[in-house]
Amino acid sequence: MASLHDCEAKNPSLYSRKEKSLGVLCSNFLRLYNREGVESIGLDNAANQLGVERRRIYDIVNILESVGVMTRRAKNQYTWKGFNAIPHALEELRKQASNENYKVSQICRSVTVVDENDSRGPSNLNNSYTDRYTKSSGSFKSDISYNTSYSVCSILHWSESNRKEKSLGLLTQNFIKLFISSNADLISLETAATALLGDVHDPTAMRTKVRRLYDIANVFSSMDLLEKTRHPESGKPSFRWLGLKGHPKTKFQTLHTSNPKRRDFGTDITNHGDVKRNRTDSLSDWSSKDVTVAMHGNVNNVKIEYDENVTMQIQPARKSKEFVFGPFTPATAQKVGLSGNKKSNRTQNWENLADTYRPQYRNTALSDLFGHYVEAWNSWYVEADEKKQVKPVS
DNA sequence: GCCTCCCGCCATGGT
DNA sequence: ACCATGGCGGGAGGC
Repeated sequence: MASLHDCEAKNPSLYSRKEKSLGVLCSNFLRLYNREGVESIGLDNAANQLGVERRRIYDIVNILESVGVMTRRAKNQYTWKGFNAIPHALEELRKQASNENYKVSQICRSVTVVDENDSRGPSNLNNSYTDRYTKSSGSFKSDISYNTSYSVCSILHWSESNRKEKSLGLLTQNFIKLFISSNADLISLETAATALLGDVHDPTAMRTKVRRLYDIANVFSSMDLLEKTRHPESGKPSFRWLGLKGHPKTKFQTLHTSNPKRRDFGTDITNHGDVKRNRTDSLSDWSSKDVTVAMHGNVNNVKIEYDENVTMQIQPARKSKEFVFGPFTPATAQKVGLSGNKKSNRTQNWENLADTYRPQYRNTALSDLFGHYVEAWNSWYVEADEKKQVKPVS
């Protein structure tokens, strides 16, 4: 990617690392494929649509595959299963963890109550990802120790004697098992890495493991399966497994639209052209904090819900300088100044948005999608206006 | 200065 | 041999 570096060299200020994160890429990936009618995904197509290297697609795909969202069909071809497949995948992981972690669970139980539904018998695993890789490997050791600072009562680790056992997908599954097989509420990546590495005390291996866990955590955070927070005592960054709790049911079958918890940054669905956008390119004064609208839907069936508790994907930044467009960032996005508007004007501005703001997307799928949303927006507004009679927008 | 994690090199494995 | 896959860690952005 010489052009990438050339571009950066010429105009380093245009580079934004955040816009290229795996989490954002995952969100965009889901936006492209997590909708009705999608059955098959070609990796080349995905890379082209998203404007990223194939290598990055592999990262996303491996993680998604490990939780059942997609399955490999052939070289370059994957079958889209969707978020609906996650519960089953998690249940399988839970069973696996339950079996593999039998002794550990017993120890944990003596300390504090863990899941009482542990299945004890041999699980009839039907995990395609595990099957694809090493059904028998990942041999589970169970060194028991305690890490009081992070409430991880067990140190679990899997042997990683060969390449496959070090795969990102298996690491992902083991990472999940770490949460569901222990009673830990918060786990830091360092603790997780230590647990997953077991008796390997190599600082280099540790750093590598933590890097991979960051990758996984970012993807899961973008899917609302994981939540980044800080440990109340140590203040260290830690993660909380949300699993399905993080998902209102509506989110499963729809486009992923918002995640107030995750880092919010550049979310242009493509990265075409390797053009590094200056953060100021995506700066906007849009203030949507009082607009509480949730968009759910897909190209065929766009539905917009009026929901006071869900903020639309066009999020206000935590700080103004961090603000970026939402997931439907148009290629030609211009600054739209709404920040100074009073609440009474805000609704009006939103109403006008679809008409005044007609971006040209670089990719046609997105363009179509935006068209649908504009249409849906108009109908929503009528509906919202009606509701306003009963319950004014606060 | 530490945390975070993008990026792409290159080893491995499949055909 | 060629190509798809993906482990890995250097090093730089971000805070």
